Amino acid sequence: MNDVTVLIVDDESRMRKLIRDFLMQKGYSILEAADGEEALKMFEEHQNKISIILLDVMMPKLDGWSVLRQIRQTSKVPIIMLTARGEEQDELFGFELGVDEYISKPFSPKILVARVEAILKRTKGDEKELKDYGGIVIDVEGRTVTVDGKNVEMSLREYELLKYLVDNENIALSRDKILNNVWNYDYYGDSRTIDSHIKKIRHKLGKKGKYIQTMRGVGYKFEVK
Amino acid sequence: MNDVTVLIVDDESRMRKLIRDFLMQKGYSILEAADGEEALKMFEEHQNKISIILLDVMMPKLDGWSVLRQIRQTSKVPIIMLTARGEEQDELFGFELGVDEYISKPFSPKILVARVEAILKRTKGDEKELKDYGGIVIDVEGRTVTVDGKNVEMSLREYELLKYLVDNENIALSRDKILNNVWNYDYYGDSRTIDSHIKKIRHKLGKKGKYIQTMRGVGYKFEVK
DNA sequence: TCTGATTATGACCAAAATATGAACAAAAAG
DNA sequence: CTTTTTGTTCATATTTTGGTCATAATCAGA
Repeated sequence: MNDVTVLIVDDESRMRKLIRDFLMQKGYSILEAADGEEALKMFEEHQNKISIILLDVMMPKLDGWSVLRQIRQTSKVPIIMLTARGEEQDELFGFELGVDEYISKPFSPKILVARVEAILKRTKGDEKELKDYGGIVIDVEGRTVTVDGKNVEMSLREYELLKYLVDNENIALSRDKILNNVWNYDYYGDSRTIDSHIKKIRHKLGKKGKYIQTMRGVGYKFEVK
Repeated sequence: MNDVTVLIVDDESRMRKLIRDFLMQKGYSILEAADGEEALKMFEEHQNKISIILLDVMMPKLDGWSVLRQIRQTSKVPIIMLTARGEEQDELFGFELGVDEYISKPFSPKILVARVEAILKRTKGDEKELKDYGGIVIDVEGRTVTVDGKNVEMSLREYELLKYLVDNENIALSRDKILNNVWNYDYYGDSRTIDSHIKKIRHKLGKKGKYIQTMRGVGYKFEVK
């Protein structure tokens, strides 16, 4: 429930303002982009905190479909497309690409808010309070980790790194990806920093530290086995 | 994973038939109910196999909203409401109650199918992408290889070389091509290097190592046979 | 069958990547 | 301001690897 960020992508500043005002009133944080390119840049930078994207279809430089496609290559973030009164053609096109919802302009702000909330509820719904990875239990809300029932203290970085790994269970993550997602995208530190944290986490996880596998030449992977 | 059952609730048999025909054509199983009461009965009986519900709003006996409310007390099954061209009032009302989607009558069957599939995709957990080459299974995300179900450890080069070979299944690859694609362009090493890695891979693949064929004077080819 | 060319194989080692411990710096807490 | 915790860097140890080389096996053509 806390701090939901919405990325609004529309070339008309009037439209952005309208949406922004309503959503801010509802307590959401807002990011804005005025065209497709900006949107992609925005998304890369703030990927971790963006909960949902409102995406206009008609834009200069890079249209909504292109943006959608690009984002879908790496992310499943909910996306609502803002369209002129829809042609069926477009809708079909979009659903295949992974559009979550359509809203036709002009729309009432209430509808907008309702749909945003419905989608957020839906997406949030399927992540339970507690996630159990073979005995490593993470309470996302409480930001706590227990291993075989025993509480384990994790520092901020350790928690975030572990979280990132388990969120991508069974997926080999490159060092780059890890840096970009757990650290700031512009972090230029020592490449041994990750190792160092991995070491600490493994140690804290005890036996289950081996769930974090090193993928030589690539990075790390979390896998329960 | 397959065998998705859709419950269609509408009092007009003509409408049910229309929807049924389209969805069956797409391979879905269908259950039908002609009014709200029947719908609830149906749902109770078949709750475990129903993946999604298409629910008409206007019905005799018990209308769609009532059905929705009742079902939501015990279940989160995705529900698409079928409405007459919508008044905003209704939509808002429904989102609060947990409607996943609206479709306004009249609608095209294509839109219907697209939305059903979109929702199912969303609810269903993502299955990972596995490629199977005659018992050699490659999980690209996890960067793992299994042979006849048994995990096989591959080093970076081995994995990349194997991947390159299977990506070009049935195509004879020259040593040059292999070097340029798996190694860096400017690699000027021993020409025996490839052989050496091929050997290791074949060994790790066991019997199935013979899928990697030697093309004398040319290079290698991966072929399942 | 013989022969030169090509590929397979096993052993070896240097280079590369990672693990680790300790020291240091920076931030947060008191 | 001092203490404590956290994050990063660095030097060193350890592990894995990729590549080389020598030798054996295989192949294709004469």
